[in-house]
Amino acid sequence: MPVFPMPRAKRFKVDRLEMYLEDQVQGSGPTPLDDTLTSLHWLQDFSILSSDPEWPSGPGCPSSQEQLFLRRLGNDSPSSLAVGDTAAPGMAQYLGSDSTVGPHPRIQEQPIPLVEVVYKTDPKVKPPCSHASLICMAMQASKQPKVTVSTIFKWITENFCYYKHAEPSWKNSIRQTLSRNKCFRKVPKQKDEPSKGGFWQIDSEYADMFVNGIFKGRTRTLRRNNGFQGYQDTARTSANEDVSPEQKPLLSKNNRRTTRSTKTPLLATKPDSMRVDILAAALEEVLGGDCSTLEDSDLNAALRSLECEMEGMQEPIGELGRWWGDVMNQQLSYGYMDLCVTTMDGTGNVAELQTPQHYLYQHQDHLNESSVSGEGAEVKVDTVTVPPTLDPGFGLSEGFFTATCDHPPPPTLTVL
DNA sequence: CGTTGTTTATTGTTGA
DNA sequence: TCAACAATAAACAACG
Repeated sequence: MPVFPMPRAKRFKVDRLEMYLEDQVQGSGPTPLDDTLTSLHWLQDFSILSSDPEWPSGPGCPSSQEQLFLRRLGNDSPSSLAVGDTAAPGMAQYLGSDSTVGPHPRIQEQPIPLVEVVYKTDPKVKPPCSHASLICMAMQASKQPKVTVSTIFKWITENFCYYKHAEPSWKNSIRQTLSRNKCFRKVPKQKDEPSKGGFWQIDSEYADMFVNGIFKGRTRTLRRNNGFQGYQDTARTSANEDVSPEQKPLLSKNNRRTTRSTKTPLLATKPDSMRVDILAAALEEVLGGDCSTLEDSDLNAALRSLECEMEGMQEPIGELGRWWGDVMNQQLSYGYMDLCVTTMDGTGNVAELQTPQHYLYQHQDHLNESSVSGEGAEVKVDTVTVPPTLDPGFGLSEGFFTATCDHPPPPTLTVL
């Protein structure tokens, strides 16, 4: 049973609100909710979703962040207006504003500002995927059998605003990844090909290391031979201090730095939002974000995942992200929203979610109260009924997840 | 000279 | 806790 220490919850909540307000002041905050910014048409040509929604678990598999990220990429988000599609750009979005299907009466309705994560337009949001994944995506997006490094750079900067404004050292990392990772193969340039450098492509032998563009390989993917030593933890195994100067010529010769400056503060400073993504991924499955997984068994798995991830979270659910279902025109499409804060108190209140739009909660007041009292909060997912029945023919089209929905019954999620 | 590609070192993260 | 991996930084050579 996950227990969230409330003082930390309070602190987290305050931090998130400050971040939100800061973003608003700086003009980079809640992105105007128009399709140009919220939709992921930019990845329209990017086929990434597999028909198998389940990723393998364990080492060598995409992280939860990457999985969620992948889902985001794989789902068009024209319906990123969270509730009712009524807000004009710039307007605050509030959860629970749909008067037709209100939240459970025992849930206190609270306005919850929404903050979007838009990788293409927000320079502060670093995509939670590895460089190998970025390379793979760029390669797939190019639709060419081989691409140049500059093409990869161009695609990344065009599609991830973070890298457009980041220190150029990331390019070095990309090049290094290309060189070191044997999943990528260098293709010599022909004489009549003008560009500098060679081409790169995904080695067919290792193509299965990429699941929908997300690199899932780890242990067996590195060029450990061929003189490459980069991934050997020489610094730890030999502790460097114990290594003679002859054994560490670069250190002695160049007097390299001994401390590492983190120039990518985003991940370092926003771990909470990232971790919340994990929960979002689970909730997404529970509530229909990824309807392809909503069979009973998978639902249970999703719930277990949810419980598991929440147990792993030291912080409360400071922010929840999910794909909102849009049942318009019997099409399910999804847009991502980050929701600010909520958690459950330990009062035994039951929150029954009646639609995908009415999602978990609302207990900011309880959060505050608990914060004062220092009591822990417990969250228990009790019962769930399966959300929309999907046409088994739902499928993938140009990398987008669409699902026909003949009769979308209201999903219910009871939270104790 | 800028780009490309390789290599080494260091530090942070993650999973067993 | 530790090993493996990812990310970052830097140096350097080759090339156009």
